[in-house]
Amino acid sequence: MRWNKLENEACSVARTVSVIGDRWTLLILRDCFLRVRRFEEFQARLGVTRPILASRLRKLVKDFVLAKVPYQERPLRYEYRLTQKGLDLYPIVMAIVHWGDVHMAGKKGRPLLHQHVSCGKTFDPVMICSECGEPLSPKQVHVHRGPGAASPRHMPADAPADERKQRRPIRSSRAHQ
Amino acid sequence: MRWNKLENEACSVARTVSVIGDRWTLLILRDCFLRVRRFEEFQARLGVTRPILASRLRKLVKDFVLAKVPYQERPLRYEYRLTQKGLDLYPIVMAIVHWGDVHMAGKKGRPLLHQHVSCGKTFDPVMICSECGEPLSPKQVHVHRGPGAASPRHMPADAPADERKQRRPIRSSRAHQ
DNA sequence: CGACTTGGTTTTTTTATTGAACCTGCGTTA
DNA sequence: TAACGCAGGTTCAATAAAAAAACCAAGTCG
Repeated sequence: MRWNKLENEACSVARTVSVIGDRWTLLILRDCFLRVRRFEEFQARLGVTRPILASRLRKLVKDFVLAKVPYQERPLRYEYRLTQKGLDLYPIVMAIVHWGDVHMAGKKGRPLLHQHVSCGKTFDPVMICSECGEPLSPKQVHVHRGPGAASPRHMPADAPADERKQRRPIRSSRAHQ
Repeated sequence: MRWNKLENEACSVARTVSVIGDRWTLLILRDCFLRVRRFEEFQARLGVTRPILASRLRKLVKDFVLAKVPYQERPLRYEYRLTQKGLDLYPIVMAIVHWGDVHMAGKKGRPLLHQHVSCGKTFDPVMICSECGEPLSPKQVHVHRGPGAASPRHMPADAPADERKQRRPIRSSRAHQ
């Protein structure tokens, strides 16, 4: 499958991945949230090659995640700033940071601490249900077809699990653990 | 920079990206949360080539995100199941889904709806501060060096924005170094 | 004038991905 | 018993993408 077909899939993960699903892009966005804005600064901090950086920034601008705004004239120079669409990626970045803090931190602990200005405390991000406020766990969530789902007969990539065909029963001695 | 160096960076984003920062990997994980578990089923749903699928599954198992468990003997066959470490990726996946729902949905609306079993309602995921419960916004968060930060003189990739050198005011032609 | 800065592009080499075919162990059917 | 099918891969040639290094251009500085 080609990547330009991804954004046409009837799946929000596929569509999002078509925009940010690239290693360098995610690292660029991390730096954006740390107030990095200029080509040379991205390049120095990330250690990415210049052609790749240029191509990723170009794509993020095309997708309206970053905006290229002039910060001086003569010589005319631009910096890259998060748009609202880009700022909305914050939960994704924070979720990634938090998973890394929990599962990938070295013995010395996490590299960064996050302080919530409103309450003053060092915090972790927690994902909750918008309706009842309880923290989310995968087993507490059921998935249903939405209005933008692909047509049912195709068994599309984002069809809910409970509409797919029955799995063969487990016959192993070491089944379900 | 090579990807095997990423996991050694003093940055939780870089470390997480070294595990899941690949387009196919993210789509595989999406399907894992939809209860897909077998090679053939991943392959049919994703349209990924078999060598890539095999290499990604192998890496996810190596990183303890998935576990390869037998579901039958004679012939011995395995399926791939999320470990706890893998289940903990749920907020990342949900954040990705939600951004796609908001910013990439077509006219017909979102492809999938999520129902919270505990409260019964269709919901959106919301990321809040673990300490005060308020929704997070990037401007309400300050970043500080944690115990696992790299040494300060190197100006590491995850040094907090407010410890880096002051940006030069607009209209200057020679930026800081 | 000549050097330097920012923000790139070009070119060559190396690496990763695709697409198609093939392999293995075992069970099933004729 | 042979032939076929299935799940879960591996192998191989062709193609695409990324890395590394050099180059370019507009403009300013000394």
